[in-house]
Amino acid sequence: MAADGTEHAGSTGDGTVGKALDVLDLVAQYGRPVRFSDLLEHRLFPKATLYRFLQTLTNQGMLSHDVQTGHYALGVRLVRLAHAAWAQSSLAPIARPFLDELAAATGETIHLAQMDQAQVLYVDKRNATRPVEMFSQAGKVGPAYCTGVGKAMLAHMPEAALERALQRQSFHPFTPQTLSTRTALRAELVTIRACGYAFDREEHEQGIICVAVPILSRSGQVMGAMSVTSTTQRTTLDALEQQVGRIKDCAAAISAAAESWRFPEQNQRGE
Amino acid sequence: MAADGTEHAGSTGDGTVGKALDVLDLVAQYGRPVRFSDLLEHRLFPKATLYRFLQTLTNQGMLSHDVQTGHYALGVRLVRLAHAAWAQSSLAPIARPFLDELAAATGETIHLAQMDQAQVLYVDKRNATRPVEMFSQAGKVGPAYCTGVGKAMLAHMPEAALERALQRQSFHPFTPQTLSTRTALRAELVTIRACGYAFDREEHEQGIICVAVPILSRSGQVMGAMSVTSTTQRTTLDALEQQVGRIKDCAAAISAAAESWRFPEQNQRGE
DNA sequence: CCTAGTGGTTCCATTATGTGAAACTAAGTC
DNA sequence: GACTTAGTTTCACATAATGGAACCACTAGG
Repeated sequence: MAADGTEHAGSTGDGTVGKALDVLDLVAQYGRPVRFSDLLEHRLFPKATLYRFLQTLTNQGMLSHDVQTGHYALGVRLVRLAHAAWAQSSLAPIARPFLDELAAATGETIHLAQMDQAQVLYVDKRNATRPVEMFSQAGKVGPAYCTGVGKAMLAHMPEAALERALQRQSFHPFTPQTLSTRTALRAELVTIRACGYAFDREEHEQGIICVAVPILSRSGQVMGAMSVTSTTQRTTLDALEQQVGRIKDCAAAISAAAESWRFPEQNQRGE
Repeated sequence: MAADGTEHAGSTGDGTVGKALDVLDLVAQYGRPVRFSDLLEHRLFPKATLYRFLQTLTNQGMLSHDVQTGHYALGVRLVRLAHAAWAQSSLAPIARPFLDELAAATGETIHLAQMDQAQVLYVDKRNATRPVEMFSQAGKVGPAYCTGVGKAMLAHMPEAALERALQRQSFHPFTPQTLSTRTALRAELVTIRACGYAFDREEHEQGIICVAVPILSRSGQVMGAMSVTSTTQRTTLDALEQQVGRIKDCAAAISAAAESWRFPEQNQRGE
């Protein structure tokens, strides 16, 4: 699972396969179907090469190609694969009952997230009874340095992985409250590590606050994080802090469930 | 979009990329993390080759590798990609409001599906009582020859693509009502094509019935299908048939929305 | 302590594969 | 009818994939 140091070059890394996947990412980047020449403009590959990749990927069902308009889009095969990925690799299916319970208990929005390429990937979500429209859904990604779940995970990562992850944060100041320097973030991570939970003080979106806790394996590895999110109109950080105990319990329960799921019947050996 | 004849060899097709994706599929096949030697047993590739693929894919975040146990699983990068795929390539985001409306009006379960490799891929669902949960349901695949949506789509495919798709149906008799021969199915497809909607008469699951209509582009291409599903205890085929008009309207509305979506206003770059 | 067996990783000569400049075709412009 | 623009095909060349075999790290069993 290695929720921490997932390497993955990003820029053209290993071999032909890596390049092909870069093309896939490129298509994903656009939120809409793209033309050949749109992709070509990125100067990632010469014409012929790009063309061949698009053909191969289309052939494989990873892309779809509308012959009418000549547009390429991500293929449905990905949806199928992702369903399997979601089911077998993410915490979501394990965490589901616990999230349900927490959602019912708190009545707020719950997020479950994991790290992916130094970003936060939301893998599940429970809507508040009074739903709030906001940036998140399963599969969506968000920044790590200015979200509760992101900071909770960063705070509990080993130094090497953390450094690599920090390198890749944009520190874009979404709001006046956004921590926009490496040092400011590092300082807060120390506090978070100490107390075991993280706040989002409207750092990503004005009016949106949350409290998040990491989900750690028995060996202390970061597996993911979960948060209870609300708005400044509805509640306060102090009120959210009250919930921390309950949330931590929930995280612990998920961790335990994950642990036993990973070693179904093996004799467990302490490190 | 070519919702019909999505080729995609399945067995090792084009180049290195195709092979790598086969490995991915292989991992997906197991519902659980797998060891190197499990995969090796399939004799798809020699040891060294498989090893290299696994390394590359892990590197790329398409697989995750638990160093403790040596298990491989599908990587979270897939979930991210799929989110994009779901959003940009499936009918789901376009159809969403229409499905909501239909769900409210009928009070029954609604499915939205597309073809993927001669199988039915569910891309969205409305559960009368419960709210939507994305990947938990969306992303599942099912057989084409014995589901309402499957038959609705098959019935409206061009002959060449249909033949190819039929070739790949298993015709496993799930229930006594399952159409279990090519000819029986072909006969029904003619009827379906004529009237524009398809029934599932407990052909896939005992007690589960549905009525489905295809979603066709203006040019008559199959883009997907949708169905209203219920149980024999709750309703009858005749009662479902009453709804056909409404469902067809809904399908037409989705088609129209999709059409205008495909030729969007240019120039808008996210992030 | 040695030997055999299992499961995973690395080497490296061979050659298949991918590469990309350039030529080509098909549609639009002006 | 000359002139872009957008996509497709070719082909000599070199890179990158291949896979048999050797190699390690363990574990078991004699």
